[in-house]
Amino acid sequence: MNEILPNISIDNAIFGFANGELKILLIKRDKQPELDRWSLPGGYVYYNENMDDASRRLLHELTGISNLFLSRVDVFGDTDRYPDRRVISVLYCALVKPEQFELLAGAHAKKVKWFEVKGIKKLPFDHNNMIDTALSWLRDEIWRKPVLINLLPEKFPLNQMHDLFQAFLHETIDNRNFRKKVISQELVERLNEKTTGGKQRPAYLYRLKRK
Amino acid sequence: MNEILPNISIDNAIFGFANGELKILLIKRDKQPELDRWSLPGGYVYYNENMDDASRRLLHELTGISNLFLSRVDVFGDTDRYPDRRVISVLYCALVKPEQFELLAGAHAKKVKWFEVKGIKKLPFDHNNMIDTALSWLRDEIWRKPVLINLLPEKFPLNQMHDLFQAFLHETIDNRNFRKKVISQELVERLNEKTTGGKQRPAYLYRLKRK
DNA sequence: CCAAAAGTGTTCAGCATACACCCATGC
DNA sequence: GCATGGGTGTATGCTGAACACTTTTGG
Repeated sequence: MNEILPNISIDNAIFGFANGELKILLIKRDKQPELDRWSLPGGYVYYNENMDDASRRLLHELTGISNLFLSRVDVFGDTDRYPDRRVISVLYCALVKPEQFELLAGAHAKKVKWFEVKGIKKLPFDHNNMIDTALSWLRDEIWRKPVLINLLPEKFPLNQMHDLFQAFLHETIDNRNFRKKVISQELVERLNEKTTGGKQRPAYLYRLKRK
Repeated sequence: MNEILPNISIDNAIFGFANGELKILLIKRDKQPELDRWSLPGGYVYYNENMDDASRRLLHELTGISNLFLSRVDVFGDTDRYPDRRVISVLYCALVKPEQFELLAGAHAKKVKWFEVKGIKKLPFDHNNMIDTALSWLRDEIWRKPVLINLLPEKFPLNQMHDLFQAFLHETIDNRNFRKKVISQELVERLNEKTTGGKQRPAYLYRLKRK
């Protein structure tokens, strides 16, 4: 049977990051409640579907985005968080390059669009709270888990990763200490390849470990 | 309406600790599936009931225990974790004195009993995994949250807390460093009272901060 | 040989650990 | 006055932060 579970939902907080700007992906709802309002892309879980799979499927259905590294963040279970009936929601998040995906409003989404995170207005349900929670989770886990994996190519020089960290965390990080830290914590591993075609000294390429 | 949500459950991992022995509270199930097997006390959430309230109510109904400091640990959502139908479960845990409570097998529990954690056999569902998860969560959070609150009286001398930490973590902890740590991290606050009636020097009493 | 980015090592400070003695009371 | 548990301060090592110069390539 492929029914949905009526009391369990998934919400996805997908952050887009480019040129130091942090955006959040919202869809315009095509159904009640909160018809026509912008909200996080989410929905219900199928009976035979794991949470992780549901998160992935819903994101693809609603926005056209697929093949992401998504992380489970938390569960939101207040009795009044959803007006129509009791629904608890599991929150997932990811960090991506906005220009990398062609957005396609799918089933139950009239539109899909990136919004700047600062300046976000009140969203339906507890979605503002979810965005805050996901963002602080990301800033916290960035040193432990490969949450930047969607923002980097498979192989990259360490300085590219360094630039990303600094931009995302809004702070300058000493380059030597950065290298020592990500290597000693085994966030990355060095490959036996170097960049070519650059106009300067070639750099070793690294790869994120999925852990 | 006071129906249950059929696809969301709560499980409680209640650890009993006394004389250096760690026990886990199990009930003997009085219904299918897994009739007559020992498992964690858990059950379903009511439509209008918050997760925290549900955890508390179920624990009381099944075992007679009430008025505990319970913490949410994690969510278990695999499609095959429960045989009859799809159920995701939210895990709560607590640490108590086993002798403090009179165990009363209530609705849906034929018996309630403490079992030594080491030597626990295979339990139904993913309950072994839940016990492991809860235990490492506790050992991790013990320095940050008042998880020992159910094991201590409201006011206690620091050495009593020190003994508890050592026993629970199976390690000796320097007394001076212990005092410095729990005070600087604001886990406890000192009262203007001292023990009386002891046969030695009176000790200052402390209280856990709920944070 | 010059420009541009890559790569590397050492010093310093702050925090957690190790450790031993004096104190207050009851008997 | 002595036995019992209560209470405190200092020296040390380690980890994380600050900091500047040399290396390699392309043009």
